[in-house]
Amino acid sequence: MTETTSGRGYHHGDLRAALLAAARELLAEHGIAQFSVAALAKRVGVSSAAPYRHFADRQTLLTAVAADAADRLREQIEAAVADAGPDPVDRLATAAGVYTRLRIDEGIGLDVILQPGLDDPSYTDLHEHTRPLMDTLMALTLDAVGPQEGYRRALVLLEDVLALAHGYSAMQRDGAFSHHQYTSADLEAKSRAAAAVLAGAEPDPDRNPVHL
Amino acid sequence: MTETTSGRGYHHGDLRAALLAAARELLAEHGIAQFSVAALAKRVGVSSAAPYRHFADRQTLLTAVAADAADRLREQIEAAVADAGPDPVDRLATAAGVYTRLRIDEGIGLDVILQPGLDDPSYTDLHEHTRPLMDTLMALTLDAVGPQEGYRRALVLLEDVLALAHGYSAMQRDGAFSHHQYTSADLEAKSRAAAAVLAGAEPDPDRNPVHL
DNA sequence: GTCTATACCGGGATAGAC
DNA sequence: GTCTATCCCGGTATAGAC
Repeated sequence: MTETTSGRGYHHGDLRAALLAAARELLAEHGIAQFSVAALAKRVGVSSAAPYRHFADRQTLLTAVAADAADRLREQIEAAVADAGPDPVDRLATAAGVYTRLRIDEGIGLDVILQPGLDDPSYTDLHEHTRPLMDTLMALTLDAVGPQEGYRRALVLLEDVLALAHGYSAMQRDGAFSHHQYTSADLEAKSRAAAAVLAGAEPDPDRNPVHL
Repeated sequence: MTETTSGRGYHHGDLRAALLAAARELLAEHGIAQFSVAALAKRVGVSSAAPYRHFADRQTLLTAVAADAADRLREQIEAAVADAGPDPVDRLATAAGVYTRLRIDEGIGLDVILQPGLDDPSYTDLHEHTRPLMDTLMALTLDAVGPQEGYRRALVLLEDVLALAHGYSAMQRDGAFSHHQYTSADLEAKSRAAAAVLAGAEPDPDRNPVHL
């Protein structure tokens, strides 16, 4: 339980919020694998010890980052979907595009939100942020497959769409497109178009999730 | 230009080859972002200085790893495709599945092969390994789209398929599937099935590559 | 609430012994 | 051809001053 730090301070009114904002920049640039508390402190302009006044340790900080990321991702998807047309395939594809762009521009993705080690029961406050995100994604997917199709087809499709959207952002971060110099908007468009193909295809009755 | 080390030595007949093999294990476990020469040396059972007898520095070693990875990926794809049926969509989908499985099990992927900084002209020996891989993938994709379709559709489809295959492996590595406990064979199947959907769908005449 | 200073660790890389 | 020893750097985390 980190202190809330809503009062005014010396260098910052709210260092905690400043750290979370800077964390998004760091994640966008280097990914969670290279994330360091020291680099975060340097970016905010405080000493390397300062973050430990607000977060017990690195893992606690990353948990707060994950909760923040889940909220932002859900909000941005819901906003974009609200502007999309009524076609349910198009709405799911829009969400895929937003995922790809946000992961590139703000480092916000499932790797941050579902970090290994963050799935155990002790992180219930985090789960209160991740569950609404997953509910939103599942609702969009169920609409896209149509009411006569079941959860099984929706689960498979959601995995496919997320793998695609995650993959486009990962290839950008991994430098696989370095000679193309795609922008995040380019990749959002690619991700969206490909997701529409996946979601629009006729269901294959032989395909089931590997696990229920 | 690293020395070839084909002669017999003290601890190993061929430390260079042993290092490349162990690098695949490390990459499979932790990804290239966490790769360290020291951990590699420890795994092989030599001192942390020993690798520097065979590779000038970390970057040179990773370049050799990349060339090795490109060869293995191409070989495994060609072998799997040879066993696949004649349907060109199925052949491309098979390649996607192999990519996903190899990246999970051996850490071999585009992030290793196309590392940022390895695209400049000085790495011509590496390019002699990457080009045949890309040629193989492009040929499979051109077959899948059919002769009447052009390169543009094939380029888009290949990006989509690679993003999907890369994405499934990335989500596994990033822990996004940790509660499912999928095996690499499970994810190979998912990747293959979804790639078949992408490749089998009717082409959308409005879709072009963002850049030629 | 943030600072400086410090302990400790792991990784990159070099020097020189064997 | 590999070893030990060493240096430098950056990251995690704590202690104590202001």
